[in-house]
Amino acid sequence: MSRLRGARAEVVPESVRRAGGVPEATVGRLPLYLRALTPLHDQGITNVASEELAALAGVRSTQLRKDLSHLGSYGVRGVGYDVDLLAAQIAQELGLTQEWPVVIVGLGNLGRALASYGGFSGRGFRIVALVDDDPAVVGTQVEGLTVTTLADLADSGPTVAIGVIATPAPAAQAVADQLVAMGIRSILNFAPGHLTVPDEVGVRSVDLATELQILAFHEQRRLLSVSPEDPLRGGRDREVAG
Amino acid sequence: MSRLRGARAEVVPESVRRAGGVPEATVGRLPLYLRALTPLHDQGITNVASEELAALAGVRSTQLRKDLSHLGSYGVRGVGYDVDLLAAQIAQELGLTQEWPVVIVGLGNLGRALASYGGFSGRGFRIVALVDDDPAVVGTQVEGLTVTTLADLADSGPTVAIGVIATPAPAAQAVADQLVAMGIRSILNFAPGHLTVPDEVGVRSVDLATELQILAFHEQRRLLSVSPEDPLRGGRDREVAG
DNA sequence: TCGACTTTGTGCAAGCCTTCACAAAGTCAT
DNA sequence: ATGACTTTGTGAAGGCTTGCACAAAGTCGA
Repeated sequence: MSRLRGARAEVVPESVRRAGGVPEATVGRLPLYLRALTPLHDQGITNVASEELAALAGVRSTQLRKDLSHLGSYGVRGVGYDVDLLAAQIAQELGLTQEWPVVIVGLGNLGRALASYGGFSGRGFRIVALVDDDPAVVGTQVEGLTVTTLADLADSGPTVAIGVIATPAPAAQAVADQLVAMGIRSILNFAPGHLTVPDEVGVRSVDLATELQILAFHEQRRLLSVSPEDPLRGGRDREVAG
Repeated sequence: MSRLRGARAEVVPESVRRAGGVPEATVGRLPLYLRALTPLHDQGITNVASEELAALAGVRSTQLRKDLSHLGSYGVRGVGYDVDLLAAQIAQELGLTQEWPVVIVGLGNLGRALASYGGFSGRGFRIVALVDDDPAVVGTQVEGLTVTTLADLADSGPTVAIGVIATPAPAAQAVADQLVAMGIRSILNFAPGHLTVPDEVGVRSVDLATELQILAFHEQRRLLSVSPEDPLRGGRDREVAG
């Protein structure tokens, strides 16, 4: 719009070429950057260099810069990035300028822990409904909200954009189906197992056992390469560098 | 070993060429396959084709076969995979033939939820210690274990291979440092923020806000491409395919 | 035994992601 | 103003991951 300048044939910059905009791998890191920026803002720091911010986020500075370049040019060469401006740009890209209404389904230990987790508000999300199918739980107050059934939520509850599934594994698929039928198209699943949903629905799954098993693989690999015969030895009596 | 056959110059198969063995992306999916195999085993099903197992795990069959090929040749052409044998091979690759001792640090809502989560035992992990720094909590019984301090654990506790951090964010780095000093080299971190650890320590981080923000990005993208003016409209009154 | 059929295992090509190297564009002291 | 210095933004190279196409290797009925 205000960009055409000179008649020279100009190559379309990489930041614009990609149809959907931002590569998936970058999207996965934007929240890390935002998280790293918040404490800087709170400390009153107004400017940060890519090298420094990258260290805080746990990535390399070139990767940070490449990622940010997909959002546009918000840095100043020789200076760095304006903390507040950059945070605002990332928040906008992630769609956090509004608050997304969230429902948590399944109020076992995990569901309750999520309900009382403080990291929602102020980060772009608000829990607006809690759901369980246990008649002993429905109707009770949890964290200031009255627990309802899924049917009630669909029928007369508030509009919800994101569903969090914290039910036992056997119930997860049925819950997902009902959430989708309600029009919800973003699901965060804490139940182990794969959810089948229509293409237009986004699902992210977090499974404790999976994470531990990936850790175990690397742990075993490390131990096998040293002392194949007794992989569990070496707790607190092992020498540690660093 | 029993493979040399004929004098023809033979290309080293891909499954052997890679030094460390299994590619990282494959390691991340092996737990999914194992998880999909368990119900089959429980149902008494003894054989499964890659197409079917892939559907259960939520991946493509060619990817499943490529992944499994890194473990060796455990399928039978024209038939499929023996459920029990394959499960055993994956479990061995992931290091799940033994039980890894786990400590949970931080017994807030999340820590307690994790402590009471059933998905540990029988999947290769056992919680052997619970740690908190609140004097009101230390010494109490939680899930059959007496809560201790980190210092006590290092001093006189059981050997631990994997540490799970479920503390508030400000405490996480200090806890990680102490776990590392104890010799723990695998950490699963639920606190938001990046942990700095020595190279030989493996860290995986799970952050609720990050996951939700990634979902929000895609949700926003979907909504913007349809009705840019009012992104939150369309809950239960939206027409849904599928 | 043979031929039709099924399903695995894998070389290869295409695409995505990361890293490198460096030009571009700013600040700052003089 | 100018030159030294800092730091961003990005083309291009390299590596990793995925998906395709198909040969290899088995089953099964006749």
